[in-house]
Amino acid sequence: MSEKVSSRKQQVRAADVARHAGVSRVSVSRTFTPGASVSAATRAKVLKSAEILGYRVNRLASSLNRSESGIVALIAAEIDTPYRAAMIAELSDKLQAAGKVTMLINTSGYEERVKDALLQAISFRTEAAIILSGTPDPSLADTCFSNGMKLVLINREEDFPGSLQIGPDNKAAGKTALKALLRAGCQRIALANSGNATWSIVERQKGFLAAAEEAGVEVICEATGVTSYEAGLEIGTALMDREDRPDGVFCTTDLIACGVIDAARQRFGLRTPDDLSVIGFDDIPQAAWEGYDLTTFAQPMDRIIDKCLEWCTTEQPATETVQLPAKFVWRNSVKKALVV
Amino acid sequence: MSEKVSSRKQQVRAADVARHAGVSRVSVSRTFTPGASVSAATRAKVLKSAEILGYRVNRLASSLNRSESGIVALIAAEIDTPYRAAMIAELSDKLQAAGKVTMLINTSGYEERVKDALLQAISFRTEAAIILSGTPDPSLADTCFSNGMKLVLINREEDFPGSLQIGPDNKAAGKTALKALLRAGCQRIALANSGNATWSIVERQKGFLAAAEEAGVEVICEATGVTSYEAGLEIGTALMDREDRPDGVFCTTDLIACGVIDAARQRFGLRTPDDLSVIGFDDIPQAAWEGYDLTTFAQPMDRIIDKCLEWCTTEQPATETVQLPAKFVWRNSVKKALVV
DNA sequence: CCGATTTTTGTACACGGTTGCAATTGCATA
DNA sequence: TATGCAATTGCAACCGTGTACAAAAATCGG
Repeated sequence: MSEKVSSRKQQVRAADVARHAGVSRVSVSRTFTPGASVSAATRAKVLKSAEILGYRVNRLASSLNRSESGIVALIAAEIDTPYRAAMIAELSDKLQAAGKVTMLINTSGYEERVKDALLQAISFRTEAAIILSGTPDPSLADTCFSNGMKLVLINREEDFPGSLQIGPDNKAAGKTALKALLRAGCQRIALANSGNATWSIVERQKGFLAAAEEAGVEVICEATGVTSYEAGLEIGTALMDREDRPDGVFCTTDLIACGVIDAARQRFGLRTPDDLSVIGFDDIPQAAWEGYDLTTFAQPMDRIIDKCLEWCTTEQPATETVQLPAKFVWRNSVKKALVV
Repeated sequence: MSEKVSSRKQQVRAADVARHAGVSRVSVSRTFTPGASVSAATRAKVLKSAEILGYRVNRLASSLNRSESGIVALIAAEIDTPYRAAMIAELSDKLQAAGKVTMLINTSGYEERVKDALLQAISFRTEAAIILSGTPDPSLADTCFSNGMKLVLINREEDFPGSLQIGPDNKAAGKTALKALLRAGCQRIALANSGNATWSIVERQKGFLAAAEEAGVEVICEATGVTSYEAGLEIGTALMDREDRPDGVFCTTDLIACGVIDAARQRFGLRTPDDLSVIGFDDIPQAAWEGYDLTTFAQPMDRIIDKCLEWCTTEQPATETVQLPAKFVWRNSVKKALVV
């Protein structure tokens, strides 16, 4: 009565299968280990019993002495944002194809969470942690390494020896954007940026402004809020309200660009590209929607991910910083260049 | 020379900490086990050494004899779709808050992947699997249960004893949509649906059509493609091209609705709600964008997730089917009802 | 049919941690 | 100071699986 029922969850173990099949437990293990030596007869018996009992190798246990968990941590905030969601979709897909398993750690909210995320990844002996947003405490990186974990920072550059830092060439894209606006004949050029300056969008801004200075062009800068459509609306409204209303805007993000376009169209009756040329960045699905038809930069997502996986599966990868060119995607939010 | 260097990854173990702190390995374990009996002095020594060595409890190992992995699997396809991404963001956030860890399994692509996903979840002794898309083989459910795993199906109804099946009341929403269009004075009513009929959107369709029949209204049905903006464009174009061009459309998905609106606006010069009333479903962020301003149904996401977590953390939950009302979100894609 | 190989199987230990139990220590009380 | 009890500690066993090594069985050549 007072005897407590075992709270241990019932699990099917290799020993159960072995007993049922009349073989040793090791044979069960071998049956499920590729390349191990088992006779066809034994394997068949084991597979049959496993099927009947519903046995699956416990990878938590096997990870123990293999010291390869097969788990990769994806650390990201605002994962419901179009670009981020696409990145996670692609990453998880390719990871899976590579035989890895994705642990998703959401760090939206307080900044401290990036630290917790990494600690969690370490606890689960994740083979690698791919950080899409936020910057970890450098001291934590050592703990990662001392536990044999690899570290990838996407779209941010820090002083992180031992890690792979990869992303698009934001600066170059900023330059290209300015040139495109000039070539379109824009007279008053603006930059729409979000208020929370992450490394990548700051770089885009830097590239844009540097090119402007080089060309001797003044740039109207407007920045508020977090990177979002709503911020774009706000920024667009502010820009269109100006006396010297700009006729060409580079938005550091497609979401912002969509907001700017909508502000111009819905609130001021202005149309792209006739009244206003807009360039974005990320090439989110909405950029291709007919209501926006946004000229933008496509993140070299495939190449970033491929490089990521390759680096993560290298035995002892060296510190590396990689910048891949973003592809300029021409649509119709920028006035066609006049033929000279 | 020919001696192979141990390929075993270096990890910091409890034994290392114990040696460094001059205590037994058990004391280390107890230090990190809430409620275990350790003296303050020992705990302090252990914590200090752990800090220095960068030690973290190996949860793969501790899961073994605790038989609680703390991992929950999220099985979903098309996770870069706005609604799905939002769902995953919320779920992963709340799971984390509940002390659980999210394993994301992407099942985009071939259908068979749902099966593989579940098998993977079982392998990792996931405490629960939350299936957002696709339908698993019922026989697999037994294997899940026999390994002490819980099963949640979101937005799909199958004959799955032992699982929680939860989602919005799609049929009721369909009915509400029809009534709203009628009340707006629509004369020719259409239904825009995707070609790949998942349970939830079929239910919405059923509810809509049933209400139409009840009201004695004919409905133009148009369905193609997968659930996407592009399908919406196509459907919208087909609808607007008709002789009896509809003036009210219920789209089973916001993405489709956005496509329909854009087709009408960009390709036919028609405006919502003046020329066309449109109702969607999901309340994705884009529905609130000023270019769409879409009247739609908000998924009761928070309540779904809360129920999910509650059910998953119950010791022995009973089979349950829950339908929660979707909230009708009024915006401006439906003509205002005439005051009688 | 016999001995030499090769293949298959079983034993024992390891992986990193938790936990029941008994031994030890610390502390307060008589 | 001796005693009793509670708090701490350590030993040993266990979680479920993989693997080196040795033993056993199967295969092969002659």
